[in-house]
Amino acid sequence: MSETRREELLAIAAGLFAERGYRNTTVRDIADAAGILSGSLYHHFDSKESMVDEILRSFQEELFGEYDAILASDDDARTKLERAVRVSFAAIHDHRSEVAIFQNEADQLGTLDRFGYLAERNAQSREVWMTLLREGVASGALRDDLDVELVYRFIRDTVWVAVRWYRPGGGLPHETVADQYLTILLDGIAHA
Amino acid sequence: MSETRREELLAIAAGLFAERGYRNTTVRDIADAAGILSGSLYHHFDSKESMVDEILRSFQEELFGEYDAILASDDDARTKLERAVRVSFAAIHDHRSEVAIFQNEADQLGTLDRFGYLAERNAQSREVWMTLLREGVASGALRDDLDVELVYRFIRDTVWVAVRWYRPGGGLPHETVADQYLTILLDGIAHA
DNA sequence: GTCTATAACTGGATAGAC
DNA sequence: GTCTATCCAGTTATAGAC
Repeated sequence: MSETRREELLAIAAGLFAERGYRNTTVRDIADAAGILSGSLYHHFDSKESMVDEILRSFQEELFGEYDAILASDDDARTKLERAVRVSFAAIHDHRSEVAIFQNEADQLGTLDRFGYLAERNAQSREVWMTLLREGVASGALRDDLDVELVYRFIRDTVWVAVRWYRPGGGLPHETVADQYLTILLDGIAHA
Repeated sequence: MSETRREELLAIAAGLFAERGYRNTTVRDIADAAGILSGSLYHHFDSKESMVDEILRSFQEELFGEYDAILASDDDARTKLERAVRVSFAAIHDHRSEVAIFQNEADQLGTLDRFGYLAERNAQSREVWMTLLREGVASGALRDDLDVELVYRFIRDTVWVAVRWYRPGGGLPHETVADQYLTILLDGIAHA
C-alpha cells in the first residue's frame, strides 16, 4: 500500500508541475495538495528533483516501448507513420501531465547530470521518426522532394505541442485530432 | 543615451529569460551579464516583472502591426495566408528571445493582472488566423472539409514552436523554413 | 549610473517526536 | 507516515553613499 501512496503523491506532483511549471511549484504546494505537510514528503522522496525524475522516467519507458513495437511491425511505411502519430496523440490523452512536463521542462532539466537520459531519449525519438520518414520516401508513399529533417521537426513539434490545448473529455476525442492532423500532414490544406 | 542603456539591459534580460526561463533567471544573473551589480538594475527598472512586461509589450505591438497590414491588404486569400506565415517565421528570426519568452512564459505570467493583455493578444491572434482561413475556404483556395479551428491550432503551434530549434545564421534561412513549411501545410507530404 | 550593505522573505531540506 | 520545529541558502528589493 505504500507503493500506492507513493504513486498518488507523484500524480499530484505531476499535475502541479504540468500546470504551473516545475520551478514554479514548491514542495509546500505539493504537500498542501496532498493534505500533508512539506516535511512529510521527504519520507517518500529524496528531493523535489527525484520526483520529477521518476515521473519522466516511467513515462518515457512506456512511450518508447510503443514506438519500438511499431518499428518492429511489418506494416507498410505509411501505416507505421500513421500509427506513430496516433500513439503520440493517445499519449497526450493518457499522460497529459507527463507530456507537458517533458515539453516544458526537458531543456532546463537536461542540463543536470541526472537528467542526461532526456537527451538520449530525444535522440532516440529522432531516430524513430527519421526512420519512418525515410522508409516512407523509399517506398514511394511520401514525396521525395521534402527536407526530411525539417519534416521530422514539424511532426515532432506539432504532435507534442497539442498538449497545450488538448483536453481529455473536451468533446474532441484524441482519435479525431489524430485523424485531422494526419489529413493535413499527408494531403495538405490547399484545394486539390 | 539613457534610453539606449535601458534597451541594452532589456536585450540582455530577454536573452537570459529566453534561454533559461523567467523564473530561473535571477536579477543577479542579469546584472552579472551586464557587468553591474544587481542593485544598480533598480535604477532602470521597478522590478524583474517590469522588465519582462516591457519586453513582451513592445514585441507584440510590432508583430500585430504586421498582421494588421496583411489583413488590410487586397492580396488574394492564399497570398495573405502565405504572407502571415512568412512574417511569423521572420519574427522568429528577428526576435527569437521575445518569441521564446512569449511561448514559454505567457501561460504563467498571464495569471497576473498586469499581464492581462497577453490573453487579449492571444484572442486577437486567433482572429487573424481564423479570418485568413475562412477567407481561404470561402474563396476556394483551401479545402472545405477541414476543421478550421483545428487547422488554426496546428498552424499557430507549428509556426511558433519552431523557435525551439531555429537558429539565425544556422545555414537554414528563415525564408527557406517558411517555404518548406508552406509546402507541407498546403500540399501535404504524401506522394500525389 | 553604479556600488555598498542589508532588509525581508521564500523555498528546499533535515532531525527527532508522535 | 505524518507533524513540529527549524536551518540555511538564495532571491527580490531598498536606502543612501560615491
